[in-house]
Amino acid sequence: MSQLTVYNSLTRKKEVFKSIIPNRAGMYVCGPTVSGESHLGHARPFITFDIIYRYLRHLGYKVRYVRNITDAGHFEEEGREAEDKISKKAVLEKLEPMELVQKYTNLFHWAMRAFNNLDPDIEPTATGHIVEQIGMIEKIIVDGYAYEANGSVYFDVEKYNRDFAPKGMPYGILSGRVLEDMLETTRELDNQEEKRNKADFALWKNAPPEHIMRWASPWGEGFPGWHIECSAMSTKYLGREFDIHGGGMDLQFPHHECEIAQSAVCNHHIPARYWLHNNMITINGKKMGKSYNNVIKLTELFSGSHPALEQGYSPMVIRFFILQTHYRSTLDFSNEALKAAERGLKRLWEGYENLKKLPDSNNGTQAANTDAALNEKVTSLLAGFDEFMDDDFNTAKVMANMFELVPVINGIKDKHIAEDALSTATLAALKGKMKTFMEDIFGLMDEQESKDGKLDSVLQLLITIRKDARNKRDYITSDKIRNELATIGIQIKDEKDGNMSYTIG
RNA sequence: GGUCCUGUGGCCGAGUGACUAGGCAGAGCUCUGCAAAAGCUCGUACAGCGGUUUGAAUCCGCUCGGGACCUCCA
Repeated sequence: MSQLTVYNSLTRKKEVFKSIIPNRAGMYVCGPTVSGESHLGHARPFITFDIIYRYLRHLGYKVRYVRNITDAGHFEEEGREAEDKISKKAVLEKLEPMELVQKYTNLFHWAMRAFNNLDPDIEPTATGHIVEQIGMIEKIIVDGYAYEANGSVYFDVEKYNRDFAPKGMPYGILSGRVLEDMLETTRELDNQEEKRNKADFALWKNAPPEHIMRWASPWGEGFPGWHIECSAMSTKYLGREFDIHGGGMDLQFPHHECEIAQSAVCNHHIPARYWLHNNMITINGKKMGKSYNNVIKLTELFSGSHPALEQGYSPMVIRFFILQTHYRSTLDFSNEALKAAERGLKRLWEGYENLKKLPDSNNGTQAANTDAALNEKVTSLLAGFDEFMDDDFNTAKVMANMFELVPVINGIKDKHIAEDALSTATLAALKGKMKTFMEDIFGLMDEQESKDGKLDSVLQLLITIRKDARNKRDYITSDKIRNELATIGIQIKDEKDGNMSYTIG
């Protein structure tokens, strides 16, 4: 039995995963900012960490998965005037800030469900933890690592680094930056007067009079800086030190770096042992992101209503698409790639459906035709499932093995391969493992419209009529049924034994 | 400018120094009334140049190309 190894951004190498408390794991993943609709790029971390969550559970860990909702606007600090994304948008859309936040939270949850992502165990909101954030800021001030200026509070990065670098927690430990270098880089930043040092970051921001989202604090009315919410909420729900902290690579700096500094002051620990970062989704080689104006929203992606899309792509196709690549590689979006994923998923899922229909045992004709080489091949492909997942969640390699099993399954179904070529035990292992990995770990599911009920009865009737027609060599009628159904999007498949099946969509 | 990543067959992509991942598309064949589906077979790719090595897509150097972060960002 191999051990789970994960690539830790903190140490920049793969390490054996060992949880702080045996058989329990705490995982914090940075969630969405609900000031707008999620796009394809956002889907990646949530699907990636859903797989990680599912796999840890599969390994027997009792996992506490915390994923926050950022519903208190944080600054766009490059702006001349500090502005709050959520407040600004709320004014634009003529909504109460919380109304706006609710709208996009609901939409986010809808998308997560469509992707078949499991719900996190705790999904805390920034606005629900103002008290904790203020408490943490106060502690940082008392310890001397933050200062107040005009109703705002800033973290003193230079002082922090001076004191914590000797303790093995320099500012830049996660992103591999050297503070001195950062201070040297000449970069024009506005709104810097209040900061003692340009590397300092806001813990609390004074709210100008017109600002709608505001809370009372020891420093006047204002709202929290972005980084502090994750520190406050991860500490509250996972403790001073927990196992996994996840998010997109673009959060590594400054967001996660700042979290480490804040938590180090308050908790004397780097908050998480393992820092996992997923890579970006690109489009035409460029990162998909608001600033590049190249995002495809999830609603657009599903429906196909975006100029860059030739068609809509279902949530499962997106999920499959993401799983086909290792999470630390960039993944380039294109219609060709998505269409290939769509067909690939169809083939894989149908193979899996066929597997489920194979009889469990071969009527006691034990070992008559058992093909030793084939059994071995199947067993070894199945063993690869665990091996590859243990190697930093290499879903792409698991997927490749699954695809290698498909011809075996279809071969048995179509009788190219003897029914009893696989031993009862191997077949059982195949069925069990495929179910576990396809459904429980990869979270794939059937998106076809229900085969139950009246639609199925109607289709079975059409199939019966078509069979009769074929038996009578009335190919005009049989082809008409097949072709008309195809137009509607229902595919009739003639099978070896004269049976017919159908797939929708 | 600083730090780092990356360049694989028509396309997408995995790759731990020797054992030619996988998917999509394409070609041929089998099955089939026809078609689809399915099965079988086929394509020997690793940006370029040099080096290390018995052996390099994989390690090192240089060149060229692409990208990320350094500012909000998944």
